[in-house]
Amino acid sequence: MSKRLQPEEANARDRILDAALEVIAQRGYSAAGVQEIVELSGTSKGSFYFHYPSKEEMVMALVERMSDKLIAKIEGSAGQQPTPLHRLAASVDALMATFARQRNVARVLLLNIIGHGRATDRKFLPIRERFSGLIQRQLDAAVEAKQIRPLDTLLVSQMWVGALHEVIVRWLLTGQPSPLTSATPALRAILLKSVGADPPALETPGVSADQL
Amino acid sequence: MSKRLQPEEANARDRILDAALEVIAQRGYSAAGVQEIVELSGTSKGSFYFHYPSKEEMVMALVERMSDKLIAKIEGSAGQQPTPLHRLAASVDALMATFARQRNVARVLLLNIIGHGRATDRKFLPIRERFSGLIQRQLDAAVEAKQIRPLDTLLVSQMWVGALHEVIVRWLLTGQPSPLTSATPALRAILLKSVGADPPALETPGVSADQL
Amino acid sequence: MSKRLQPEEANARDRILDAALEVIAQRGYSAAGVQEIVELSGTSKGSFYFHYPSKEEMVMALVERMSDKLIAKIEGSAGQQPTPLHRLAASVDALMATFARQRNVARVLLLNIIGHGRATDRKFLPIRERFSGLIQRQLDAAVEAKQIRPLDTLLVSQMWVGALHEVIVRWLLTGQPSPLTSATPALRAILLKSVGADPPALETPGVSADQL
Amino acid sequence: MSKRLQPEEANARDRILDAALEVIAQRGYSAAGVQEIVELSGTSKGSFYFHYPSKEEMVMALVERMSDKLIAKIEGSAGQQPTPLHRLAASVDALMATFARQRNVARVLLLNIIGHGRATDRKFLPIRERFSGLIQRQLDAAVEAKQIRPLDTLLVSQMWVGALHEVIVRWLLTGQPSPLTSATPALRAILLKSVGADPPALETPGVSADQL
DNA sequence: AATGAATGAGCTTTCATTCAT
DNA sequence: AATGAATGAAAGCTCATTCAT
Repeated sequence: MSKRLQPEEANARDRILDAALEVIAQRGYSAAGVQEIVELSGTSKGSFYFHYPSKEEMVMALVERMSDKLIAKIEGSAGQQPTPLHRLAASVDALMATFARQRNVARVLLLNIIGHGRATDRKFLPIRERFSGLIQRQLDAAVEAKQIRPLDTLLVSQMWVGALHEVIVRWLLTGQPSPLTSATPALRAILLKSVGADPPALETPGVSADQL
Repeated sequence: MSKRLQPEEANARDRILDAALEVIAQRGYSAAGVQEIVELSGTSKGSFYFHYPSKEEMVMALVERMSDKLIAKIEGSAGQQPTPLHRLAASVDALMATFARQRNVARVLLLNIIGHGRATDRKFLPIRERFSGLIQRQLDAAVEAKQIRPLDTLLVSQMWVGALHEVIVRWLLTGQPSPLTSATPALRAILLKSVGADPPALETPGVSADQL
Repeated sequence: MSKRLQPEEANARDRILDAALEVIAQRGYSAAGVQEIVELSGTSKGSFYFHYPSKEEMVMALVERMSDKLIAKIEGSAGQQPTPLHRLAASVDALMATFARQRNVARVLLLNIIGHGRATDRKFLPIRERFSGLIQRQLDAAVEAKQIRPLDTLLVSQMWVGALHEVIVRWLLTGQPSPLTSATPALRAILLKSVGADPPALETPGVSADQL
Repeated sequence: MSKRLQPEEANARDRILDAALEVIAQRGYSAAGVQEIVELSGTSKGSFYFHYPSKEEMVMALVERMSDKLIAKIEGSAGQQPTPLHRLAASVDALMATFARQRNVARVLLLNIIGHGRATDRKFLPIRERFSGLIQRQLDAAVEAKQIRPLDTLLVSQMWVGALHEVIVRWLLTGQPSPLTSATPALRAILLKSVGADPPALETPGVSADQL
């Protein structure tokens, strides 16, 4: 009854995105050739351009698919938490855990889809904003719940995203820390401290910090 | 005695780097053609390949030139400060101020030289590390001077660099905040708070926070 | 009893030809894609290749359909005339009038189906010859009826077709003369003069030149 | 001292045009691939696009080169004639003679550069107009010199060009008449007759009709 | 030191045609 | 009869790099 099919059984649209993820992660956006993508996907150039109007549009679709899944995972994880601050901590943890499990997704989302000209960069800006927007809303809620003092949540959300981004990129490039998630507790503590939230304040009966 | 020459008087090596900075900032690394660079520089393809063995090596030289200048500016600014914590604050301020004044440098250094394949990315890793290394040494000094409590300075330095990176990238893409430096005081305060340093602790006679 | 159907009611074979006429008139033979033709026709690629073995054969069918209708119109118009010379004049008039009314037909027949390689050009030669053959037979009849002196009717028929062709092509490309048919009397007079037939010689009781 | 070089010695720009003439004559405009042209020319794709910005621009250059030479030949031949009517006759003769000698030029100029979409067709319109304009000016001069009665010289010049065009195209496709120039005297006579000029009126001492 | 014409592998994209349904 | 996803050869074009001058 499983919906998880063997690659050969999945439809061409998805097989192409799967292959593109792999190839772009290895070679980067520009150097990822349509030829290599269709070879890996077991389809053909004709099929590629039947399903996507251009390489660029196909990458947009790939990035959106990845973002959707990642956002869903984060929101799913945060949704089970009792307070805004717990939700922030859970979001950080979920993001780290997800990227740690999916190096290629991290590679493409954090490393390979920027720096390809002003126009392309601006196209991906909304995706950046989805993540920082999610953090910002949680920060706003924490302020409203008086868990933290009022502050520039737009700026802070960008800083958090940037801090997470950099730590993960270093891991991608150097393999350190190993595993990536070993850095999560310290990272989470520093981020919370930056908004004046003492990590102990998070403790609630039945939810230890490690579980976040 | 001025070192600032008219473009036509500067030597070919530098004119090529100047032109490359401009072109890469506009088009991105991959789309920046050697043809356009040599046209803007007033030299020729032959000259380009006489001075640099490849486009990639030339970009390395450009990035190194930019990094050297930026590091020098930061260290120069930090060197005048009395304590490690003052030096950290001054470093952040100098970095923000310098990128705010040189959009193209920010664009290339932060946006356009990553994501072009595993090999290329690893080549630029040392440059990333120069910046976080600088911050880390200042953090270590602050710990040693007991201005802040012991913490994982490697991780924190990466987080700081990432936070700065993201704020500046957003500014490059959206123009907000305007001017970029208007965000500096809040940014500096949040970063210091993340390591448990109260901004008031920085105040010293003759050096107001605004001057940092 | 009407034979004129709504496009959706006509059969697929004809709907494809109708669409092809439109698309080839706009884009030219080579640039007219099968995809666009089937989209406009409301059919499908499969249907296209069920009814026609190839794009080329389908264009042949289109050209033949158009030629048949045009020849029929010309012969119908000429058939009502009393003498060979009248029939020649009527043929010229009918041809001009028909193309004036059907720009797309003129475009495809005169402009878009030649110049696509030796083989293709030769395929369309018989269609060219249908028109000049029709003129030639009328010229031969005029010679036999002693309305004009003996001459190289093969050559003259080609020249007439070429002259008409060029005038119509110019009109297609420039819109001049406007309307096309405003040139018909002068054109007819010059053609007749070229074979030594004074236009006044055409006058017969009950048939004024204007009616031709 | 000859300027005529072996193909290998000529410069790349011209070698490309020479090869393009050959390939387009065989295959037609659309089917003539840049690959085949550069192979025949002994150059490379890079060289092709170094010298011409696109295939279309290169064909424009080819057509202009051919037109220039043809117009020069016609005007040179006509310039030696005593009267406008003689110049008209000489122009017709020169055009027929030139195309008879250069089948490929005829093929490309008369057969292969039209019918490739509205935009392209309009681009070549000025070239059509160079030839009919030349004829029209000679007809105007003949009217002014009272060698022929006033008439619509614009229309007549188009008709002449069309008549010549068609005769030559038929020869290209069928090989008839053989040689092409065997049709010249009759053709010339019919054209002159179409404007009311008796061929005998052309006779001048020392210039027989055959020499025209 | 410098020039710029030349190279050719590689790029993204198109398109007539096929075929399982 | 009809569908439309799939194919893959070929298209026009780009570009880092080379080299005779």
